[in-house]
Amino acid sequence: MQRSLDQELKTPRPRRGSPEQTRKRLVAAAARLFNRVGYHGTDSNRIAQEAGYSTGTFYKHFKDKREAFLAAYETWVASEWKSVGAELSAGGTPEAIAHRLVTLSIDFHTRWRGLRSSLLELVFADADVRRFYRKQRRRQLDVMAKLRAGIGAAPRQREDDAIHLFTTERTFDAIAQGELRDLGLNREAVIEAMIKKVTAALG
Amino acid sequence: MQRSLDQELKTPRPRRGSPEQTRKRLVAAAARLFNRVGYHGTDSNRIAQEAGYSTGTFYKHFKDKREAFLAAYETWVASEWKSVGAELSAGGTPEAIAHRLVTLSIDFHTRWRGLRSSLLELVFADADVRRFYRKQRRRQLDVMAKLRAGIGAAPRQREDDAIHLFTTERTFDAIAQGELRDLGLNREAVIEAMIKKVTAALG
Amino acid sequence: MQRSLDQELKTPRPRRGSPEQTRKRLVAAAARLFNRVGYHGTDSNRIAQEAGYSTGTFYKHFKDKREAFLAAYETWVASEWKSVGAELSAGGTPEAIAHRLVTLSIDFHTRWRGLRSSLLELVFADADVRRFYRKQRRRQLDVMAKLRAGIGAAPRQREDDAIHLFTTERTFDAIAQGELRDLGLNREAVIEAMIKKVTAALG
Amino acid sequence: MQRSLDQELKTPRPRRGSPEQTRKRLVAAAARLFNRVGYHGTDSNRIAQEAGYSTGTFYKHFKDKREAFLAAYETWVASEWKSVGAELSAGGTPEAIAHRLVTLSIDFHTRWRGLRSSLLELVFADADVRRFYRKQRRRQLDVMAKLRAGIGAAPRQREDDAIHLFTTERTFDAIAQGELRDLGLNREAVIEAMIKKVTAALG
DNA sequence: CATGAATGAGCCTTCATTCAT
DNA sequence: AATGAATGAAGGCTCATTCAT
Repeated sequence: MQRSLDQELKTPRPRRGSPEQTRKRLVAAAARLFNRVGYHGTDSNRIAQEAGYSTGTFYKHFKDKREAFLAAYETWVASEWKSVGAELSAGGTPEAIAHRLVTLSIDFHTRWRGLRSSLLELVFADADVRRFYRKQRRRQLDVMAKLRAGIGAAPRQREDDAIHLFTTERTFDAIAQGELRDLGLNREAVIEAMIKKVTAALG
Repeated sequence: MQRSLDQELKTPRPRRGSPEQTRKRLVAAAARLFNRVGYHGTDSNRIAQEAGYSTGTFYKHFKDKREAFLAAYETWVASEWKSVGAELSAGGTPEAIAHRLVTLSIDFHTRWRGLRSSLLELVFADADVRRFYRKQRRRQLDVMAKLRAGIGAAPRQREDDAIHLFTTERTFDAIAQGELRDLGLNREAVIEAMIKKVTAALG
Repeated sequence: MQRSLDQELKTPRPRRGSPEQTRKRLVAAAARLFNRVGYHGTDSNRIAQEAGYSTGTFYKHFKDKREAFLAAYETWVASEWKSVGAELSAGGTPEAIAHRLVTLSIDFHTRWRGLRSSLLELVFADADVRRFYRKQRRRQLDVMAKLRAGIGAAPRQREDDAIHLFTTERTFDAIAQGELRDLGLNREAVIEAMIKKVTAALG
Repeated sequence: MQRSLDQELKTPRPRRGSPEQTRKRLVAAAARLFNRVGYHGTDSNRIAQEAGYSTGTFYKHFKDKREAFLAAYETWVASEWKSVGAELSAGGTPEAIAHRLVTLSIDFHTRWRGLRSSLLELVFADADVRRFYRKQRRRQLDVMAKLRAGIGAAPRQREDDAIHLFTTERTFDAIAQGELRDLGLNREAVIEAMIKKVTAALG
């Protein structure tokens, strides 16, 4: 999973590798930093350094900081889709699948909570980020529609799916950001409720 | 200068006003700008200017930009609570109340969608903002608990209330940010669903 | 608010006194602050506040911050001269007088070490301060010349007197600033040496 | 002399130079400005400009203005020590050495009188500057002790050495600042006296 | 005499980005 | 492909000073 994102791309002295490797390392470093200190808290020079490259190299691969953020976001999204796809096709009862999906999502939201915080601001401030964000949502809705069609479930409204997605996304964020803990709420109960919702959504 | 041009269209020049009036104007200008261009897109000098004051006046009233954001956020929250309180006590059927509350909330989320975007990032990045944000959530949960207790409704879990709040908040944000529109979803249907949810939550 | 609490303990609420009283209080507050945090570390508004007056009052009594410094410096110098004069005319053996003078000077230098530090920089940067500083030196030299003439001592050179003054002034500063302590030197031995020098200078 | 410090680093515009050269140039410019208009009269952007660089470059080399001052001070001190060392080992009668040392010191104090004025204030206000200043003094005392030990002179007290240093330092400052001139004192006589003192201190 | 709100020039510092090597 | 020195616009904040009341 994200292991591959983080670990293998750390900083074992690059110095002249393929452009793809370099870019990957930069994106990984960017993701790490954006996630840790937020988009505005991240210094683009620092990204290069963290990846083991020099300032200039960063700008050889990205037009600007925004583009690096977008790339980091894309990578993260891709790995999430991949994981979700794997869980969906791994089979099992709807409850089992739902359980795995919820666990997976909470993991992602937690691991990337910093990036997500920045994301939500950039969705407002930056058209490109917004466009990409919308694209993911559309994709999610499509997958949900297809899933239910596959099972021959009642043709639920796309609107309901959207609300479902809003609910889970926001709840997972709350869990990831420690909001439940801060409010003294029972994390397990909330997760249980989410699993039920996802189970229902699956069929 | 351009000053006179800009100012001409503004509110009546201050000039040796009361600190409260000045602060109010500054907070209002801050809220306006934070909402329009986000926290990071706003510069403190501009806030002062927008309020009709000079740089220094801003810092007479706020320790730093962060504090001005917090003040703007507080003001907004207070006005929302006031409105919500008014709707709740205005009476009517649960459906009618729910309808008004949803309309009201969407209005607030729309009007302050920029501020909200910055807020969510600052909740991650700034402990004070986070604290205040949590406080509001706690207050919301308390009100919900009391509401249902008053009607003698089933003692729903605080966790369910939280999920309800996450759902509505996130959905209203989506509406405010134009996410439904961008995805070709039916805004009215979603609103209808929200009203149902709120109605249920009220009793 | 807590302001009044703080203020209550400050200077005893002047509010319309004679201009002389007001000025005196301002000068005293200025001296205190300059001495504590240095000329550049002192905020003119703070001086007024510390004296129990408002910003404007400060500028009613001084053209600018520099002038307040000069006034504080003058006051201090005057009180030092007064004390020195008293010691000189109090009589006793030259050794006794010297001992009292040295003690007195160290006390002054210690009490006003912050002011003195600022002074030495302002003597360089500000012509007025420099002029006043020179005037004091001239006065010191005159007194020394007269003293020795009075006793019929050898007509020592004014240049030697100047060197003597440089020596004692700098040494007292070192003591006041903790330089001896920091260097592990014996304070008493140094003071003893100074007393000898002053005794010699007296006759 | 400082010639090499100042001049050699002047005109030839930089352009992708070595960090050492850049830093040297910046330190030289900083020293020049601090010396001319004092620490507080100098703005960091101006230093960069004066050195032929842009604002940012300054902060690549120094954490803040304070650090640049410290660097300038260190450079100056180092060059003074070097010169003093050269004079001491150049040989000659004690009188000759003393004469050269005094001339040298007056030259240094004159050339750097502005820096010295700021220094004395910063020694009070800034712990780092104070620490460095103390270190120099300790070094001076050590050298003096060693000198006399080498000649087998009477084991004079370290305290006496300190007083000697205070005297010469302050007197050279007075000469550098034009105090003698302003007071109508005979500069040559004072210098003569200093030479005698230094001669005595040397053996 | 006194107030204190308001001013605004100016300083320090950061950081995204460029470009010569 | 990579480097890293250099850039400089921009922005946060301070503080001496003014002036309307």
